[in-house]
Amino acid sequence: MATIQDVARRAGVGVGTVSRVINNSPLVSDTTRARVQAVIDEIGYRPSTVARALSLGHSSIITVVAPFLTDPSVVLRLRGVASVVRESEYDLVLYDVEAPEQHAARLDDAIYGGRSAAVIVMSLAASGAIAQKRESSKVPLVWVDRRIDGVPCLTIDDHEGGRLAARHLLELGHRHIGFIGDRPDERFGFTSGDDRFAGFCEEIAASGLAVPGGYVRRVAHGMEDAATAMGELLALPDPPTAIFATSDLIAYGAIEAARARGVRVPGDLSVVGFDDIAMSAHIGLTTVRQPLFESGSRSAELALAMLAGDDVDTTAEWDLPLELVERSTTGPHR
Amino acid sequence: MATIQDVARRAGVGVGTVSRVINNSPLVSDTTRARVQAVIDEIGYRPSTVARALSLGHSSIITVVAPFLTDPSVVLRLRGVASVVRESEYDLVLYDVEAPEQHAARLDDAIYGGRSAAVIVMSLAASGAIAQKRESSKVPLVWVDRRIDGVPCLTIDDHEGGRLAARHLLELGHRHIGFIGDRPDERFGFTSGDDRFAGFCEEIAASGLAVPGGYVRRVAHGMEDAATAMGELLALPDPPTAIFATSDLIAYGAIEAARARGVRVPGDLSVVGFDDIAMSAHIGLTTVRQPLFESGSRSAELALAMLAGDDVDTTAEWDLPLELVERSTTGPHR
DNA sequence: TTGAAAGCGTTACCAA
DNA sequence: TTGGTAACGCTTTCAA
Repeated sequence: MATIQDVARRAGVGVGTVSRVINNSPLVSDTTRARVQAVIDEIGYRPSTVARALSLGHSSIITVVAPFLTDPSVVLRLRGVASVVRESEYDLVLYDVEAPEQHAARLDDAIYGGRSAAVIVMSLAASGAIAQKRESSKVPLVWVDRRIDGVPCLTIDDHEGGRLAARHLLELGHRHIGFIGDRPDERFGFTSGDDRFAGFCEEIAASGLAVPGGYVRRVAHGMEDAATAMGELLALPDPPTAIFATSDLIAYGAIEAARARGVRVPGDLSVVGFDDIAMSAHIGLTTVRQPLFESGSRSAELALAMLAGDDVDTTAEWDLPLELVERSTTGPHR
Repeated sequence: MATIQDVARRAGVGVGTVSRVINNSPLVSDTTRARVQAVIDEIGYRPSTVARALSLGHSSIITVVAPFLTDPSVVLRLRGVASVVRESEYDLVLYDVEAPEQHAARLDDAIYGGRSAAVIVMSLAASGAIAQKRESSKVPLVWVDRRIDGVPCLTIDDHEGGRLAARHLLELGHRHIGFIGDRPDERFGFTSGDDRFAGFCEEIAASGLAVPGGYVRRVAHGMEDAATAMGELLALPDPPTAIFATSDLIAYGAIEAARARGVRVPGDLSVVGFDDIAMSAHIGLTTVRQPLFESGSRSAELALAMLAGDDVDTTAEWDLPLELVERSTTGPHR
C-alpha cells in the first residue's frame, strides 16, 4: 500500500503538502495541487484512516450498540441510522450485544477505546461502566429507547401507547379485551412492556371496566410463544373479543393462532399490535405505530450534530410521536 | 483518556512492560504484572485500538459490504456473520451500499484504506476498482452470492433452485405454472433471478410442457409489485394454478393478491417462494430454502481463517445446499 | 506557498 | 525480565 511518503517523493513535494491536498486546504498552489493529485490518482493512493484517526485524536466511526438483528424493529431503526450516516463522512460500526453483561468490556472498548467518534445505544439499559465513565469521556453519546440521565435520549411514551391501543378497542365496542406482552427482560432491562400494560389498564379502567388477570399473558419470544398464549386465551370459557399485543410480532403470532382455530380476524377477534414494522402494512395489521426508522435517523443526526460541535442539550429527551394506524385486523364488536 | 505512558509512569515501569501485560506476554514477572494490572484497573486504562492498529499494521475490523437492511435475506446473512464475528477478537463494520457506483470510492477506502482486516462482500457484483486492485492487497476478501475469480465465494446453484421449485409443482400435478421474478437489477449486477428462471423452465420443458410468455412476470420491488403482477396473472382467461416466486417476499405479495380476490391458497393456487426467511416458517410458505444464516457465518469463518493465516483456497467456490421445504402454500392440483 | 519535524499511542526490537 | 527507542502514516505547527 502506498503511503503519503510515496506520494510526496514521486511528486517532489513534502508530506505536508500532500496532506494539504488530501484535505483540500487552500494553502496549496493550483499547480502543485494538480501535480500531487496526478500522482495520487496514478498510484491509487488511499490515506490510511487509522493513521489519520491517531493523528487527529478521533476516529471517523459512529458505533451503534444494539441487540441488533434479533428483532425487525431494531433493523428498521438501524436503517434510519444508516441512511443518515451514509451521507456523512463517518462509517457505521455495529456492536451487537446478546448478553450485555458478557460484553461489557468490549462495549467499553467501543466507547472509550478511542475507536468511536460517537456512540448510539439502542434498546439497552445503561451498563454500570458506561454510566460511570460517561462524564470523563468526550465521546458523544445518544441513547435510543431508554432514558439515561445526562445523555440525549430518543424515546416514546409507552404508557400513552398502551392507552391508544385500549381506546381504539374500546371505541369499537369491545368490552372483553386481553393482553399479550413481552416478558420483562432482565437482560436488557426493558420496562416498556410494563409501561404499555399500565397505560392500557388505565384507559380501560377509565371506562369503568377492568382487565381480568386471566386475560393477561406474558411471553418470552416472538410469534411462537404468542401463538401459544393466544390459544390459551381462546380456550377460556369466556374468551376475549379483542387483544392488545405489545409488538407486531406478538400480534402476528396471535392472529396465526386465532385463524388456525377458525376464529376470524377481525370478525371474531380484533388484534392491535405495536411498532408498525415493514411487514405490518402488508399484512394489514392495526397497530400503534412508533417512528422506528425516524428514531434511528434522528439519533444519527444528533450524534453528527454533537460531533460537529453544535450545542446539543444533553439533558434533552425527545419523545417521538405515537399514532394508531387502523388497518384490517380490528373491527367493531358484534 | 489515560495512555500507556500514564500507566507505565504510575507503575514505575517502561511502556514495553505495560504493553506486554496488556497482551499477556509470558515475558513479565508475576509481581510486575500484578503491579501494572493494578494500575490499569485503578485508572480504568483502555488501550487505544487505533494506535494499536497503526503499530500492528492491521486493524481489528471485519467489514461487510452489502445492500444491507433492504431485504430480510440480507439481514439473515448478517446475523450469520455477526454470530461468528462476535466470538472473535474482531469488530464488525457495516458498509451499506445503495448504489455501488456512487460509493466506489468509499468502498475502496474500506478495502484498501487500511481500515479493514478483512472484507466480506454480499450480493454485489465486483466493482471495477475492487477487481482490479484485489491482487495488490493483502486484505482477505470473501464474496457471498456471486462468483468472483480469485476470491473465495459462497454461492448457491440458482439454476438448480429453479428446477427444485418446478419439480415440486409438477409432482403436485400442476400443468399451468406461472413465474414471478425479480427484475434483473443492473445496479447490483444480479443474475440469480435469470438463473432460477432458466432452471425452472428447463425442468418444466423436461416434462414436455412449456411456460407461456403470458405466465411470466418481472417485478422491481418486493411485495407490492408482486401483488400487482399476481393480479394480472389471475385476470388471465386461463390463469395459472401454481406460481414460482423467486423470493419469499414476492411470494407473500402473490398470496396476498390471491386471497384478496378470493382465490384460496393452496386450494386454488399453489405458491412456492425462494429463500426461507424467518417469517416464512410462520406464514407456512412452501419455499426453496437457501442457507442464508449459514452463508453469513461461513463467510465470517472463512475470513477469520484467512486472517489466522490458514491456507484458504482462494479459487474455491462453495455451493451451499438448497432444499425444498414443503409447507402449506402448495397442494395438489385439482 | 512550502518543507521539516514533532507528535498521536501503540508494538516490537535491541540492549542491558 | 526489563527499559529505551524506532517505527507505523498521518496532521499540524513552525520556519523559511
